[in-house]
This record gives sequence, C-alpha cells and structure tokens, in this order.
Amino acid sequence: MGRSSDAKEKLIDAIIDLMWERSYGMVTIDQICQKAGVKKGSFYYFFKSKSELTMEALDAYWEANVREKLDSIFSPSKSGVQRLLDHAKFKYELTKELKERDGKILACCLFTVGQEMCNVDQDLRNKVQELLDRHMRYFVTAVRDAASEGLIQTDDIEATTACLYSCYEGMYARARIANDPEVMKDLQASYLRILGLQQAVA
Amino acid sequence: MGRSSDAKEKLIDAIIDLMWERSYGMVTIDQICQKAGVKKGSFYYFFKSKSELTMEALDAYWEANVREKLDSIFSPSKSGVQRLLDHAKFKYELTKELKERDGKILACCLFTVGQEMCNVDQDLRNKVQELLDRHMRYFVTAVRDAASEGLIQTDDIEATTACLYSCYEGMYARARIANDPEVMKDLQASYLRILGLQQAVA
DNA sequence: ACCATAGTTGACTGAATAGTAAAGTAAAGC
DNA sequence: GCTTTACTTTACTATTCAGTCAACTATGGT
Repeated sequence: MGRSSDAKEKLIDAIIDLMWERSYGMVTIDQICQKAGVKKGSFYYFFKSKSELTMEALDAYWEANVREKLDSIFSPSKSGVQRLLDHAKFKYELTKELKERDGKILACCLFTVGQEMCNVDQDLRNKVQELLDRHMRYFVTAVRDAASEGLIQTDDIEATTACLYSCYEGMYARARIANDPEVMKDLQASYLRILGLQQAVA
Repeated sequence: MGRSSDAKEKLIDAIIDLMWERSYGMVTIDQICQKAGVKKGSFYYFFKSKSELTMEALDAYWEANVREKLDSIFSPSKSGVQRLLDHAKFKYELTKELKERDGKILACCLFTVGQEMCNVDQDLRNKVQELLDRHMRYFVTAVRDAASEGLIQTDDIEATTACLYSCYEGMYARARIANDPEVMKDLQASYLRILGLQQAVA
C-alpha cells in the first residue's frame, strides 16, 4: 500500500485558512505549502493546480463548516419563519465575533471565490454554483414551509427565496467592506420585510 | 511647463478595462502598462503603486460611467417608487447586454474591488466605501420621497434602503456567478416586495 | 538660444512565482 | 529480506513580477 500521508488534508486546511484572509488570486502555491508544512513536490503529487485543490477544499469546507450549522439553523422542527430569523441572528452574531477576534470581518471563501473566478475558471464557477444552490435550498424549504403554515403569503416561492438570499449575501459583503458588523443588524428586519411581516418577533 | 502627456488617463482607462475582466489581484502593473501603451517608468512617474492608481481610477470611473446614469435613473422628476423600478429594470437590461456581448457577465469593478481588498488595503477600502455611500444616497432619497408621497409606509427609511441595496448587490453577484442574466429578472419584484407593494406596475 | 520643467525610455535588479524531475524513503505484501 | 507502491524531498528552471535609475526628449518661458 505504500506509505500513508495527511499532506492532502493539510493542504486543504491551509488554503481554506488563507482564503479567509485574502482573496483567491492573492494566495500562492508557495504560501499554501508553507502553511501546510508540505513541500511543493508533494503539492503537485496530489493536485495539478491551485484550482483543483480549491475545488476539493470548497467541498471539504462545506462538509466541515457549513453543513452542520445550516442543518441546525434550518431544522424542520422550527417554523419556516423562525428558521430564517435564526439564520439572520446567527449571521449577525458571527459577524460581530469575527470583528472582535480579528479586528476585521473576514470573508467566507465560497461567495468571494465565486465572484472572483466565475469569469476566469469554468470548473470553479460550477463548483461554487453547486454549493450556492445547496445553500439556497435551505432557504427555499423554509419559505415553502412558512407559506404552507400560513405564516406568510406569497405567489412565488422561488422569487421570495432569491430576494432573501440576495439580501443576505449583499448585506454581508457590505458589512465586510464597511468593516462594521452593525451593517448586519438590519438583516432580521429585512427578512421580515421581504416576507411581508414587517416588525414581528425577535 | 515641460512636455504634456495623456499617459495618466491611458493608465486609468487601462486598469478599469482590466478590472472588468479579471479581479484586482490578478491585474499586474505590466499588463496595465501594456494595455495603456505606456512604459513602466512612466507608470511610476505618475503613481507609486497599483493601489494609488486604482483609487484615482475608481473616482474617474464614477464620474465617467456611474454618476450620469444614476442621475438620470434617480431623477427627482419621477416618483420614488418609479426611480427604484427603473433602476431594477436598467440593471436587468444591462446584465443581459453584458452576457450577449461577452458571453459572460463582467463585474463592475467597484463592489468587487471592495470585497477583495477591504481587509488588505485600508485606503482602497475607504475609497470604495465612499463611493458606495454615494451610490446608496440615491436609494435613500428615493425611499424617503416614496414615503413622503405616501406610496409606501415604512418606519425606518435607512433600514429599507439597506435592504434594497443589499438585495441589488447580492443579486447581481449571484447573476455573475451563475453567468445567467435571468437571475436579475426578480430584482424589480424584489424591490416591490421590500417596499411592501407586492405586484404592482411594470 | 538656452534653460528649467515635465515626461519618456530602456535596461536593469532581485524577489517571487509556477512547475518539473530525479533520487530518496517509509510501509505493506509476499 | 525483497519488491512494489505511495509518498517525500531537494534542487532546479524559466517566467513574471514590482520597483529603480540614469540618460534622453519634448515644450514653454525668458
């Protein structure tokens, strides 16, 4: 079987860490290797390019950091509306924590990599698109459930979802640029507004 | 007075063109110079870094491409609601044009540069923030006018604006990643939803 | 005419970059 | 203990990159 190795995992962890700090384009293979404690020869043994590593890293990131959290926030044990409110609250809290810890609001790599590379690297675009679709599915389900629970009235579930999700991504990006977590304070109220529920619970 | 030159303008035009195609980090000074037909020595005669050029370029971009368009779309001769609907329609049309012309939806450099560099380059962050604030001011005015015209009812004009603007930026980013202008089709309906006007005009 | 000013040019440095290739090494199977 | 397999390491190449510098050139003012 030959010798075993955790170099692959270390490389994946390294690029995820680095992409939190700086954009995809500003992360070099040498930096990845140094952070992982792996020699460049080994990098090219496992991956044929940064793009290929990133594809695997995005999957791994989803499985390790995103999936479980979203499963909990969007648990079908809660009402559709409550899930969305919990999501808004969680993101607001997270943004505050990031700012407090690092002094700046680092970016989840998924959306930013997508924007940066979507017109340059087809494979990366497709991978990001796949994960964003998966992310949006939580929203769709919540909206659908809210509708069938009679909590909201909407003619077009897909459109409502698109609006909610766009609002979330846009607001998070604005918070990063402003370096101010309080930008995210409005997210919950925005969700309610979009759902046609003006001010309700907290 | 010495000899005159348009090298500065050519460099500014060049970096704007390049940033439409690829991210800030992937644009090199050599590429800028080549596109502008200007030697690197001249680059450093006018600017001390890519960051400094970019700051001037963003201002120039705003003045040359954004300001006039927004003045027209957000003309106070129209009702507040109509301005927002026109904005949504314009952005949808623009996205379709970009896709048809280039096969991909290129990014207006402002927001993308901001996201990419906000945690790396303070000066750039501030410049982008300044221009985004200016951009949002059109929205605030439209919402305020819509409210005082009695067309919408809102307790918090700032929050409504933040929601609208976030939704726009998020949706445009999603359209780029999906490489599908039809993502923007929902923008008008989203604005109405956020304003509490469900389906109305077109 | 000449001089100061404003801008241009080309050649250069050194560091960082992606990518390669060949020899080396650990572990499992026989 | 030998061999195959799976991975590691080192040393290397060839670009590309940011940034510098001194010599050169056009232009207006006097």
